[in-house]
Amino acid sequence: MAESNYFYITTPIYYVNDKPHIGHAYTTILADVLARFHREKGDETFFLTGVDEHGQKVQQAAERAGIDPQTHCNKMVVYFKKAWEKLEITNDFFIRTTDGFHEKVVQEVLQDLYDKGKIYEHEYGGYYCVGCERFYTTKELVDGKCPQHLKEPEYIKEKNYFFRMSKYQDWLIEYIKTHPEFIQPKSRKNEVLGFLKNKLGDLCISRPKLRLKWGIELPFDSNYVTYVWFDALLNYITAIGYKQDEERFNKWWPANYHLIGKDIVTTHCVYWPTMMRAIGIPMPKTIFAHGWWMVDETKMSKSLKNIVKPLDLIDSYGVDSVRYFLIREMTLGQDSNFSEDIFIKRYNSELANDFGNLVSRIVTLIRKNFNSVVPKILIKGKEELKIIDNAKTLPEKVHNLIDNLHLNDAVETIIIFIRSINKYMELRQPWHLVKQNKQEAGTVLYTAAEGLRIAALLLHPIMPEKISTLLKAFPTADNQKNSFEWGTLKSGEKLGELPILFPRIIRKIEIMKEVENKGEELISIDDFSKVKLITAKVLAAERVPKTDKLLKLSIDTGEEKRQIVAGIAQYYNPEVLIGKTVIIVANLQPVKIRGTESQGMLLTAEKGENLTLLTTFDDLGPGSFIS
RNA sequence: GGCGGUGUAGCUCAGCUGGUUAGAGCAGCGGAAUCAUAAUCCGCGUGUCCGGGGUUCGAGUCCCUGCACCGCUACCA
Repeated sequence: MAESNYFYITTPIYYVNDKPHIGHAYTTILADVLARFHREKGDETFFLTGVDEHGQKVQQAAERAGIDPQTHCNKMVVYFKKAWEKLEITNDFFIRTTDGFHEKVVQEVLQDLYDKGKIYEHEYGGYYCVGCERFYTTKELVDGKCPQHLKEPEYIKEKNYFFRMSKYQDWLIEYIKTHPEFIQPKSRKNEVLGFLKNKLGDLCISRPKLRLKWGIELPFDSNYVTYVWFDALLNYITAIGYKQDEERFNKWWPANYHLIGKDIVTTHCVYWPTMMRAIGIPMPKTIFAHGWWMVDETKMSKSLKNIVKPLDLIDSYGVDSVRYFLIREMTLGQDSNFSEDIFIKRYNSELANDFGNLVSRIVTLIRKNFNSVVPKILIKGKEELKIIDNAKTLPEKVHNLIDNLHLNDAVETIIIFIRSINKYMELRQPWHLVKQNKQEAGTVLYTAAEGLRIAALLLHPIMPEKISTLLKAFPTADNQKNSFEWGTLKSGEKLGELPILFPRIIRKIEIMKEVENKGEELISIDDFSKVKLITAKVLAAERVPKTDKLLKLSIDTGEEKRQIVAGIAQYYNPEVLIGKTVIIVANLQPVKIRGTESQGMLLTAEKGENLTLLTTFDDLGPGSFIS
């Protein structure tokens, strides 16, 4: 597929009344990742985001706050700008619908369409419910009342301006059908086509100032402002110079992607295309609607309370890992689940274990054995060639996936390659090899490091901060910092220092938390009697191999011999325990601890760093009951 | 109600135009290893591929039907 040299991508402009939540953050990060990919590929890129500032809700919120709407917007817009800064968003412009140039162009477009008869005025009467701020048809009313508020609506006669949207219905259906990439994913395309099976009406694009003042005034009737969506959608072209700078406009338009959430499909796939058609500009290449993040099985929404604030996530886990998770976890177009649990699993297994740990082992081996100097690659064996081959084809594979918006697959492809380097290390064992054949060990480490560099570079658009840190440590020629060419890593030069990039997230022990939360709880004698405590004699004791804390005890309970694993190796040498009487929980469910079955639990007393085993005052022999 | 979609291992999902013993990651179990963030590597899955019919030499993959869930839209064709 031939790529254009220009890449223009947009997010919706967010309604300024909301505070940024994961929904906004996701779309914006997605756009950012795509924009960065294209920039790094060499495409000239323009990435637009911004806010929608007009409309009823803003007006009302300002009234409540006792300030004018513009001041209110100025205050609110900061939340978005700050959030995007924190999320490392690299938008090229941030549009506000109150920007002077935008308002001016919107008015010009309105005038233009009006002059050409594509906007007409029409007076009609209707039942208007003040609560809903909308008209109802008689059919929609229940017993003559608004079904929402159960109040009788007012009948008002009103003149309004309409955009002849209906005229474009057949054209739009045809266009969507002949341009399969126009609306994606396919399911949304079907949805729109389904919507278009119904007769499309004309779109009311005016609001009388009596009801709404905060908007862009109609140039041909100062008693009205324009409908927010008509105003908002035009941001995609006003921001790149439409009717201001034709050259700039033509450079970027048509857009490659309008990214949207699935909640605004109709406005973007029906209203906007018909508007563009009427205005006489070509259609954007693709309008892509992504799904929702579900939190605990509930839809994320502005009106619900279960909002995971992106800024909170970042504070706990870092921007880059959150960006990684969002891109990695969601199959674009579908809904995905979010929870801290899922996040931690993904983070630990892919970022900490697979990727971060690989970085550590390579860097440490080069530091210890080659004094941090990147070794030379000498004789390439079969295994080396495999890695090199894969490293060479990886960038193209990944770029293709990204061009098709298969971002999660793209990331997975990179991770699979990273895993293959771990396998390669295991196979070639440079930590042994270095003792017998240092040059060969060098070859292995170079191969691993260079493969890692290429993989990391591909992840840069997703995790700009961490990957930059990583890449800075890898010596390359200055003009080749971003090269996917195999061999860019310079032998003979020093590797920089690297911190642990993705420290493993250690989970709090849930049980401990539960106990803390419960506080002091009184139990009955029955509860206590459920625990069968008996004395036992230690017959043998030994350390569990390869552990620091565990002892394996063989004990006599009077009736039988049992094996118990206890975490007391730091307090007792095994020998001293033999022959001692201990107290055990005898009816505990057996568990395997480090592969060794434990059939009970020793009682100990613990204070600070000290620990002592419990025993009996007099010895009654093993198997005595404790109550 | 109409239109569209989904239903595959404990969990999240992949399986293109029908074709060898249905796959991946995570979790779990066993082992190897110790360069590394107790990370890594190897091995281990008898799953009614939602149910029921059918087409076919052959169906998770096509057709019909039933059920469950989701999305859009709506009581109008």
